[in-house]
Amino acid sequence: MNLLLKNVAQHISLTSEEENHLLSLTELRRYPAKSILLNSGDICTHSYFVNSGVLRSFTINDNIVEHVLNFACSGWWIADFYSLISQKPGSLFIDAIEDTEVVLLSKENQNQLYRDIPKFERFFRILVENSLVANQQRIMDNLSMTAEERYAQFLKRYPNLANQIPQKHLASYIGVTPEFFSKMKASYLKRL
Amino acid sequence: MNLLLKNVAQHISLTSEEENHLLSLTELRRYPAKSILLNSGDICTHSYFVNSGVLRSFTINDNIVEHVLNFACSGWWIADFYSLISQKPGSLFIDAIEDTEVVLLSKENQNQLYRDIPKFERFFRILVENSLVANQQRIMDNLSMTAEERYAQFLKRYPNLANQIPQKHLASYIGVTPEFFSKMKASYLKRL
DNA sequence: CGTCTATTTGAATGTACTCAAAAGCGGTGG
DNA sequence: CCACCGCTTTTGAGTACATTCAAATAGACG
Repeated sequence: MNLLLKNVAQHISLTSEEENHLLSLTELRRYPAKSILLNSGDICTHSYFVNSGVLRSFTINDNIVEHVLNFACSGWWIADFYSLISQKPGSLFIDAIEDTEVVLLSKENQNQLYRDIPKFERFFRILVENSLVANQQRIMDNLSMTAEERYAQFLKRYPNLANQIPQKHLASYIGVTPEFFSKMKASYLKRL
Repeated sequence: MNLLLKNVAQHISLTSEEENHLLSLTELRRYPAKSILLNSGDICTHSYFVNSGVLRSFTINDNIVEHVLNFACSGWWIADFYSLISQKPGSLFIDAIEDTEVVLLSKENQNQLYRDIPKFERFFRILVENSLVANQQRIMDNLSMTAEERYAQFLKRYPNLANQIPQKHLASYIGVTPEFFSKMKASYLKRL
């Protein structure tokens, strides 16, 4: 079954006409590994729903250092929310870590969806609520945990993801340098 | 004018009947400074909208160390979102930093509102979206900035709030110990 | 096979923490 | 109105966690 429809069905129920309408407002696209879906400075015009593969959102600061905000693997949504909402230039890049198949939903079509099928207000509200909770949890983890504890937490929360992404990206998400991550992981594994 | 209605009017427009209906589903309450609105381990049953004063959400870990997730001053909403959404026991405390006047909206009444006035799906979606953007920004700040830069950022973003809250709470929000915050602030101010 | 990037390892450094103690500040009661 | 108490903030010394820079090793891909 279509993964997007399954995702939607978790929170609201649609008639098959409504399902078709949703699909008619989306676009399927494939991105090869390392391709860039969104550039920093651009206005984010779409939400991306991942069918397969892995995406990642991140910024680059002055020193050419990347900072990973989020990963999105199959069944997850990703976007530069700030830019998508405000329609101002954002600071995030989004790229594909692996070959990735994505469902695109443009901002206009999302608004169309709100008008045509008001239930989608609820759907996206719930989606954003869950995302907010996850982000708040991450903030608390950053405040209260050492890098090693955050690493253990990540492994517990996203057991499959750690194998799908280069270690340096995980280091960045956790909030440490790749060098330190390597040492920390070695001493962590030795203690198990 | 009623601050809550003003807040709602920023995102959706209500008839005066709808405004009255909203108000009828809320409750006004005053909390003296240092009183606790929500305890860790409890299920969060209400959202809180601050009319005046300042609230704060935080956790306490094993070592009796507090970690501040959020402040809410007049015109802001606060809750333990995880608990409110899941209706499971949460980990957050919410307390009053000053004497605070709050509008309470229970989860049931919020759901009632969704049924009676579907526009509120949109209102709370927008509210949560903005909150999500702010939280993502905070995560990126934590990943890419030193404590001093985060302090400067806080002063810029919430210029009035820094004077309303004890310094130790600001230290916790920024993510450093009160001792380090004190030293950092001293050296920061000396350099201005 | 060679090149490019990712990961590991090491040494020196810096940022932030812990523990301890002193100084400042606000509220309350005498 | 002042003195005391409790809590917050400051200051200092020693320590730990994490970074930087440099170089070696390992992996991936054409």
